[in-house]
Amino acid sequence: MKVFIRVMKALSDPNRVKMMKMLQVRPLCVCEIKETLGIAQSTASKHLKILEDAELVRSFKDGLWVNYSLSDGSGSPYSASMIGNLKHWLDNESEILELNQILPGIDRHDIVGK
Amino acid sequence: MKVFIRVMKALSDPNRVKMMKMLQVRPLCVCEIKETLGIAQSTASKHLKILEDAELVRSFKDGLWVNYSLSDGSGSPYSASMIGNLKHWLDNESEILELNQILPGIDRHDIVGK
DNA sequence: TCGTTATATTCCATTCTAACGATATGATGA
DNA sequence: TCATCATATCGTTAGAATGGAATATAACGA
Repeated sequence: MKVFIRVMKALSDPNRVKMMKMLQVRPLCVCEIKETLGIAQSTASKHLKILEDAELVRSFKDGLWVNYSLSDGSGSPYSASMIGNLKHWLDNESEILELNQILPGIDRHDIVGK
Repeated sequence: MKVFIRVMKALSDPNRVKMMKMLQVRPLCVCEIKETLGIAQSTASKHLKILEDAELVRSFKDGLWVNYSLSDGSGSPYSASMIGNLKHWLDNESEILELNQILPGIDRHDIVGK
């Protein structure tokens, strides 16, 4: 039950759902995610930790950057199912369409400040 | 997005998930649910409203009683999917097994006072 | 109409969540 | 070794969620 609740809670926040949809496009570092969503770096990092604890995303380091990508779903049937469903859910929502417009213009090398 | 979040939030609470699993067995009134879960009547009523707002359950009156049952899923693809998945999820969790033991002995006519 | 019963709603206290800024950690390159 | 950059963690605060007791509402029967 705890595992299921953890997945549901992870997907109960708009910013985290947006992150899942962004990661369907391509793996992203924290700074690209915070930039696209317009949130603080610490906020982005914490959200990603919650998604990772729910086994919805995974991360691997690349030098200074930490790349996040969708999990392969091996963590739990709940995460696997939600990862799969989210691939065809929400695509026509204005908030997601907007992300998909911003995302191509986002590049980690162009991100200025902290 | 709002609809999706509403469904996820509704399923982010253990008591509400337990209610969903109980309603897989049979329709139940509020008093049977509060009795099985050992929670206050107002708490049960409130949780059921949240599930109903997410279109995961529906209710119909039968005299003084209000019977709650699983929704048919026509509300949204998210509720439909989760209702379907929950039918085969969590069955082996101790918390759910326990419910299934208590539930057959619960009868609205035997429930004493508030 | 009045009392009873089941449910919904309100009120309040407590706990959880999300946000940001500030700071700590860890890796890179000079 | 030191400065820098990306990320993680900590501290704090405002708002949301949860729970129960008390009260309001609605339906039934006498």
